[in-house]
Amino acid sequence: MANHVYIDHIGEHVGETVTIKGWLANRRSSGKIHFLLVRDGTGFLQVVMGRNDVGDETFTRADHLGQESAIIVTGQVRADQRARGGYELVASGLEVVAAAHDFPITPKEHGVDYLMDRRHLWIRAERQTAILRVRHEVINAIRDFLNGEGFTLADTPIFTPAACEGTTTLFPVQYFDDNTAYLTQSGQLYNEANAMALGKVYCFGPTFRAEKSKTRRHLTEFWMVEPEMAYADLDDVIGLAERLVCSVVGRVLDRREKELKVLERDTSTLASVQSPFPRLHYDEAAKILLERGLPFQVGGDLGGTDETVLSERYDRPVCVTHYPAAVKAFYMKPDPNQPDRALCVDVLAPEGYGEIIGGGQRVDDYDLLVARIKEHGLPMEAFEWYLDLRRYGSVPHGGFGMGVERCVSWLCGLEHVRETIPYPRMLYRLYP
RNA sequence: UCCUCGGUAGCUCAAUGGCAGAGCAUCCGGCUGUUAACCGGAGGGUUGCUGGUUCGAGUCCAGCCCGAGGAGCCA
Repeated sequence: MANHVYIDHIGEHVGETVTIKGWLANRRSSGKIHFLLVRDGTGFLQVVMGRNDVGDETFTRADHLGQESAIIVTGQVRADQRARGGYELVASGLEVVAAAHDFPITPKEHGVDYLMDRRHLWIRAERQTAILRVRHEVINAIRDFLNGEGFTLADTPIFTPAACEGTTTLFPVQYFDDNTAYLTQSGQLYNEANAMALGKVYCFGPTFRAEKSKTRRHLTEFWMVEPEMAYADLDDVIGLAERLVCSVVGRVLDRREKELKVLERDTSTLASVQSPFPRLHYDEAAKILLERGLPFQVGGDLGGTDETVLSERYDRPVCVTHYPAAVKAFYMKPDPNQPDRALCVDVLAPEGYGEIIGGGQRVDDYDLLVARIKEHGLPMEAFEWYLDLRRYGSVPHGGFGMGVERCVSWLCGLEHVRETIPYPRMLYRLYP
C-alpha cells in the first residue's frame, strides 16, 4: 500500500502515489468515469476513477457504493482546477473497508429536528466539522492566552452541595443514600478560594442550568471558562476580558480561515475586533434603549432584544457596566460612589449576538457579604467556608465567565448555539 | 410556564371540503470531467394520535402528543 496521507496535506504530494483512508461523502458518475468525493476527517477530496484505469471489477464495485461507505483509495495526486480544493486523486486501487447503505443524511436539505435526532451522523457534514474545529481552536486559544498571562488552571467541582448563587435553577442528582447534590452552575465561589491560593486562576469545564430557556442562545449544558484574579478591580477585569476576546478572535482568524470560508462567515466584521472596546454605563444603555422606544424597565436587567439593539451599534464587542446591584448575584461588589450599582461588566458581542461574558469585582468585606447572603435569603451555614475567604486575608478581587458556545456561535456566524457543541443538551433534547 | 408556527412517501415540501402529488434518496438502465451532475424507467402512503361535523376530511372543529421560533428566566 502506498504512503497514507491526510487530505489536509494532499497538496504536499502532487505527483506521488498515495493512499487516502476515509469515507465516501458523495458519488457522481458518467458511465465510464466515477467521481468519488472522499472525506477523511481532515478534509474532502475528489477521486477520479476511469473504467480503463482500474478495470471492470473495481469500477463496478465503486458503482454501487453507498454514501458513508468506509473506503481506502490509492492513486496519484494531481493538481486540477476542476476539483474543489484544487487537487484530486486519480484512482488506481480501491478497498472497501465497510459498505454502507441508505445513509440518512443525504446532500439534500433536512430539517433541524431530523438532523438533531441523528446528531451522531450529522457531525460528519463538512459544515459541522468546520464548526467543531473552530470550537477546538477557541478552546485552545483561551487556554494558551490565560496560561501565557500567568494563570493557573484550577478546576472547580461539578457536584456541588447547594445552590451556589441562589439565582438559577439547578439540576439535582442523587448523591449516595440520602444526599442530594447539584450540578454546578458556576465555579465562581471556588474560583475565589483558588485565587487566594494561586493568585491568578481559571476553571474551564461544563456548566449546567435547569432553566426552561428556549432560545437560540441557550443550552442546559454548556462550557464556560472563568478566570479570577486576586488584587484586581473592575478595570483589571475589563482589561483581561478585552485581551482574551481579541486573542481568541485573532487566533481563529489566523488559523481557521478555511473553516470560516466553509461557513461563509464574513470575516471583515471579526477583523475589526480590536482593543479597546467601547464602554457603556448602565444608565447610558438605558437612555439609548428608551430613546429607541423599547419597553425597557429602568432598574431591570437587559433582555435579549435590548442586548441585540445595543450590540448592533458597534463594530466590536461593547462592555456594559454598573448594572443595578439588585439584578446581579449577591457576591458582586457595590460601587462605592453609587452603592445601588454593582462593579460589574457584561461584554456583548456585535452583530446582535449579545452577552458572551459576565463578571466583575467581588465583595471583599466580611460584614457586607454576610448582609448580602441574608438579603438574598441564602442559608448562611452553606457559605461558612466562603466567608472564611473574607476572614483570612481578604483582598480586592474579580473575574468573569465566558461562554464557549456563544463565542463559537458568534465567530462562526450561526443562527443557534446548538451547532457549536457535538451533542447539545436542550429543554427538549437529551438524545443522542 | 405562556404566545406563535408546524407535523402528508426515507428526506424536503405541494394538494378550493371532491382520484394522494413533485423533487431528491433507493432500485434498474444510459452517459469519459462531474461539482447538491444529468437523462429515462420502477417501487414507495394508517396525511402525528383520538374523537366530532359532513354524502364526502390531508383540508373544518375539540382535545392530546411531538417539534421549531420567540417571551419569561438566564450565560
